[in-house]
Amino acid sequence: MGITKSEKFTQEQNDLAVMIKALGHPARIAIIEYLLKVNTCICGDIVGELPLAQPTVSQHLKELKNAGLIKGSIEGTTICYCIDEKGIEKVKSFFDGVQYSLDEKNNNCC
Amino acid sequence: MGITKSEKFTQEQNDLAVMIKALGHPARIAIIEYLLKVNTCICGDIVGELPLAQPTVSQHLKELKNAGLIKGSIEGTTICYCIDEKGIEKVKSFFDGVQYSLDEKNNNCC
DNA sequence: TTGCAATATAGTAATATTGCGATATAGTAT
DNA sequence: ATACTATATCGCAATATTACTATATTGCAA
Repeated sequence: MGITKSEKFTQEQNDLAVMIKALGHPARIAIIEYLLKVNTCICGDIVGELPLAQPTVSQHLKELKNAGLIKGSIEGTTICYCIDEKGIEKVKSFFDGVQYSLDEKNNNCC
Repeated sequence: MGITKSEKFTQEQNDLAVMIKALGHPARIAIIEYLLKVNTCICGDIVGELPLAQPTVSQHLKELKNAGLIKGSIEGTTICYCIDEKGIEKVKSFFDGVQYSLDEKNNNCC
């Protein structure tokens, strides 16, 4: 079907999945990495940094924005995109929790 | 097209994307959370824990396994699934790096 | 052997994703 | 007003994903 049965899972699981899924594409990872690399977030050259056509990049940016991982504000002709720390924090805390649980129990049975 | 232009990105970006993408579904997050919750990893009841049909769960497990996030070994009639710490560590270190970069620069321009 | 329980695979339908060209929009400059 | 630049949106085609039913496989037990 291609449709996820979101109603069967908790809000938290769904929200987290949306954010994580947004990062599950090399282009979007590249975007995040680029935003981290440049020192200012006033950057109107993301398209030039990626090996994809402009509409495709725009689409990826939109997805990251929808997921709450980046923020974008209009800055004249260009657009200022930057990392949304809150979003990143949410995802990171999930993985921190996973790691913590793993450390708690030594799951060395396999 | 639905096809990702992997050849345009680095190996690292692609590998990471595959792993992260595998976690970008509530069912697969639920599986990971369940594996963390149970104290032993000899668990033949994952299907019963999820609100999805058995083949669907099997498919999700396969995807997590392919991504290197869980391991499964046959244990008679049942199968022992457990978290693959190496895989989790790879994903986690990416987010740790992101956080580190964010802390380095105070990107408060938006 | 036969039957059962647990899991996997095949096949399929519905929907989502990816990527692009064409076009629209908005701001800025001449 | 016109032209240019940057970004977004539309519409499409190709492929991927999700979920299911039906069926296969494997191991164990009676």
